[in-house]
Amino acid sequence: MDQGELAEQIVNAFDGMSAQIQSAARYVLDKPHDVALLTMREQARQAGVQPATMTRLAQHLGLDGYETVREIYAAAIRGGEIGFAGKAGVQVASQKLKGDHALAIDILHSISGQVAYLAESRSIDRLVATARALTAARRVYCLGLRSSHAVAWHLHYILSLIGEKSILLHGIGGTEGDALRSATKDDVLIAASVLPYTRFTIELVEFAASRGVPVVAVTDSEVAPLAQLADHLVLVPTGSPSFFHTMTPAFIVSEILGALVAGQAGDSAVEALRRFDEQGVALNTHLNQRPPRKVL
Amino acid sequence: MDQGELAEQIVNAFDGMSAQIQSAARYVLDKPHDVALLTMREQARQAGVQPATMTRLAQHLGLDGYETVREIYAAAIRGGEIGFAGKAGVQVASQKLKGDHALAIDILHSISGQVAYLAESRSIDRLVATARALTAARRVYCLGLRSSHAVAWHLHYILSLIGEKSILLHGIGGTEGDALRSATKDDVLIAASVLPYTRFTIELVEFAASRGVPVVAVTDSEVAPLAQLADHLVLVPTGSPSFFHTMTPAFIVSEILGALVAGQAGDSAVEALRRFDEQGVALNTHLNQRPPRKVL
DNA sequence: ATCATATTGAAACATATGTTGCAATCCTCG
DNA sequence: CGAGGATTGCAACATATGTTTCAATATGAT
Repeated sequence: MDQGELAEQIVNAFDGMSAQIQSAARYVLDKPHDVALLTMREQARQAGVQPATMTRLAQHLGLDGYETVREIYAAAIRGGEIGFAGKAGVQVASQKLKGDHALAIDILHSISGQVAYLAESRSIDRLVATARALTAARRVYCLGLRSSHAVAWHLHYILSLIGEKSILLHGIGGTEGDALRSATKDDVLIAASVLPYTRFTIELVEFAASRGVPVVAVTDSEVAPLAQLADHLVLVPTGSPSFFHTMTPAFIVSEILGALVAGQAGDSAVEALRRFDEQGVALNTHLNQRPPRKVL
Repeated sequence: MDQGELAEQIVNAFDGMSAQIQSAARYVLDKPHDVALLTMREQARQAGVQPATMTRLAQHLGLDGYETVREIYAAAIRGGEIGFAGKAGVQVASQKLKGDHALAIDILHSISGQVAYLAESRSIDRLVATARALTAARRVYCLGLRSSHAVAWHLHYILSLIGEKSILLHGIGGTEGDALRSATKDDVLIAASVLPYTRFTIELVEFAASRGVPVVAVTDSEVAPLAQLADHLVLVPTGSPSFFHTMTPAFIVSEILGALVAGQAGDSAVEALRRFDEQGVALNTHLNQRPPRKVL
């Protein structure tokens, strides 16, 4: 039995419980983090019930004792089930896995794990190395077609705020690749592509690589077509419970790279942002209204 | 003392430890999840040392005993420090908070919390309600300028895979809003905008709202300009340790909405995907190469 | 109102836990 | 080689933990 099933079982059995046991049950549902991490006696105190009541709750659910409950919750935390959103388990249980809600939570859960993947040493090291390469480059060409378009565009937008060296390879009228003509070994081409790999992306990267332009690849496998052409490789997971692969990790990578390059650029980035603000004011791009105070 | 400091202290003191204590220390650093959740004896077994060695490690660090170590790690888990990426604590500690690495991890940590926010009941309910509205609409107009462009574009792309009813409001030659002319009360305009709010986005939404077109707003506050015009409101956090606000939560929203609408559309979505595949094959859009086997 | 049943509270219980003391062993330096 | 000191393994220890028992109380049906 896993923690989700147990939470669901508690919700189902809730009506048949005595008042004290309901108090204990409510505590377990409300504080999933604490079940495994606090002693039973402490939980009983917080829930306002006798220690024995926690044991009785467990027995009411058909388990040996509360220790079993704690083991189930401990396994969930160690496996990453709880922690991204303790409430999610209850949500799933209390909504009886109703289709849409369950799918949304599944997707978020999956993304949560992918964020954790990006936080691993190896991923971070690669991001930092990549950012250094972008900072050192004379110009940065950003490429991403189809599902990767948002990633490339967003990175280009952030880079454009802190300097003028980013060029987005976008095509209106079939001119996607034209700007690459003037790329040299002092520049960098950063390309995003995940399964199913868009042919034209690969071809453009191959062209650039053959011309000696350093390549940064944001892709989904060590053995993806781009990976073999790349000088720097950033791996992004794309698995999703949905019909559509997720581009969120790649999107996050674009934001992190933007932030790192900004940090490394230092004063020149600050100066560029100042000019950006000036232009915004002059053209009245943004609402001049100060943001209303956030409501709590 | 929090868990991050303790991990750092362990790394610093590591060289001065005896072999057995180093084994224990390595275990603590490698398995932060388990420190608070397994008994000390079990951890000792897994680390291949005597139970007493765990206590000696704690004393070597100037603490009362291993129970104190467990408490520190338990507090970290309950507070959400560990769990998004157990390794992150070590990463920070062992890299001595070196600028770039620390920033990257901060950003990921922040995003992790925002994902949790999206998983809360209220957010999920709003997403599901919004998806229903999109499904029911005759046409969906997607709008997002500047930093919100990637969000709007991505949602449009996903919707375009599963049907033909999505229209992206993009402007080449200053025609961003023209398509809105034919929008009616049977359609939906979904607009993304976060601080600093782009004037033109708000103006287009005001125009549509005045014409009776239902509005979905993806924005950052209950009192944002779009929020007051919207029939459905999806709130996305945007705070970031970086100089640039994050669009990741909004991006995730676009993916979730796409997935939900696809699910609700049912067979028609399947049919649309089939036609999409056909076209892809005919035009040789993607590499026909089957993806190489993943390496482990 | 009364009895049967279920629930609750308090204390006693067995046990697994983290710790400590001590002897055996392994290094290190003269 | 051998003494001094640190390290390690083992077993005993005190204790806090989860559980159980039992009496007191509340609840509900007749």
